[in-house]
Amino acid sequence: MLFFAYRDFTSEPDALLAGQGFGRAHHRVIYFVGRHPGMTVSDLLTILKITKQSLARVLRELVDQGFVAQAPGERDKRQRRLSLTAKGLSLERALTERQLARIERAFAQAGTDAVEGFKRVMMGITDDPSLGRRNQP
Amino acid sequence: MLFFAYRDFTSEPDALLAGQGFGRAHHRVIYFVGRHPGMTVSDLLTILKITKQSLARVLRELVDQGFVAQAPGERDKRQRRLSLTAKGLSLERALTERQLARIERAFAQAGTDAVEGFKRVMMGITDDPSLGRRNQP
DNA sequence: ATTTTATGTCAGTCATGTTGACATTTTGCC
DNA sequence: GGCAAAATGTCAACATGACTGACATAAAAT
Repeated sequence: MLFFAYRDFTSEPDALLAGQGFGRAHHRVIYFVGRHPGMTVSDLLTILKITKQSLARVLRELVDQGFVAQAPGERDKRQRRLSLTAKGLSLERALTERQLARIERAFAQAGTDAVEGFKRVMMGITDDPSLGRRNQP
Repeated sequence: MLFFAYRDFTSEPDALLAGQGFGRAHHRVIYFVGRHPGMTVSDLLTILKITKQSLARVLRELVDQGFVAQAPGERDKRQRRLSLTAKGLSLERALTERQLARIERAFAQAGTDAVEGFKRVMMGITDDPSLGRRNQP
């Protein structure tokens, strides 16, 4: 079930991104940066659990093409605080829109109690759910 | 949540498979062939939604190394009816064991009603859930 | 002053997907 | 009986997104 749900959940954004020359990895970055504006590169690495070399490639493309903005941290100037540009935000909305529609449809069909149960189980499956709802620093 | 759950759900088997020189794609084949013994190549293609060239590579490795057996169909001799060998079954159990433990833990924590809700929502997210519980022909 | 941290970069590799083209065997239909 | 369609295979080239390993730089912390 997880395989099917995940496969179909990602298929629409994947198709949309392919047109832009982007892939699923770009979507993840856009999504999480959109959710947590001001996050640093290492925050992103912790969430995605990939290597910095892998992240660097997609992040560079997103920054070069003006989807993601970066600014040095105020207290710590080594950090790159990441955020979406207007262009990035617009893409984020286009991508999330499809997925949101899918989730809302599923939630509506299943009912409120089902949604509550769904969330509880999903949290239980995840190793450390606290990493999922990470604090903005 | 789907991203985190899927990532963690696959991480343990991935690690186990890496030792054998296999990957997640091999796991999928082993899983579905184990669930539906006697399925054909095109059944598998329909479920996985990948190209036959992609499937051919992993399937060949699994057959060559004696994890998957194949036999011509009785009525239709063009078909390859796939099944797990003893070796394949043993690997399948080792892989599924970890995932089952994870799911059982999550289910136990969340409670019976939550599980019911979880399943309803997951079905709603999937495009065509009927493809998920495919009939043995 | 030195170490640690946050980040970047180059280079090579691997797993898994893709497209396109063509071959073989078997089935099914006219 | 003959021929199209179906089930499957194979070769080749390519893209994406992950990986390891090694080294570099600037800022912070000790």
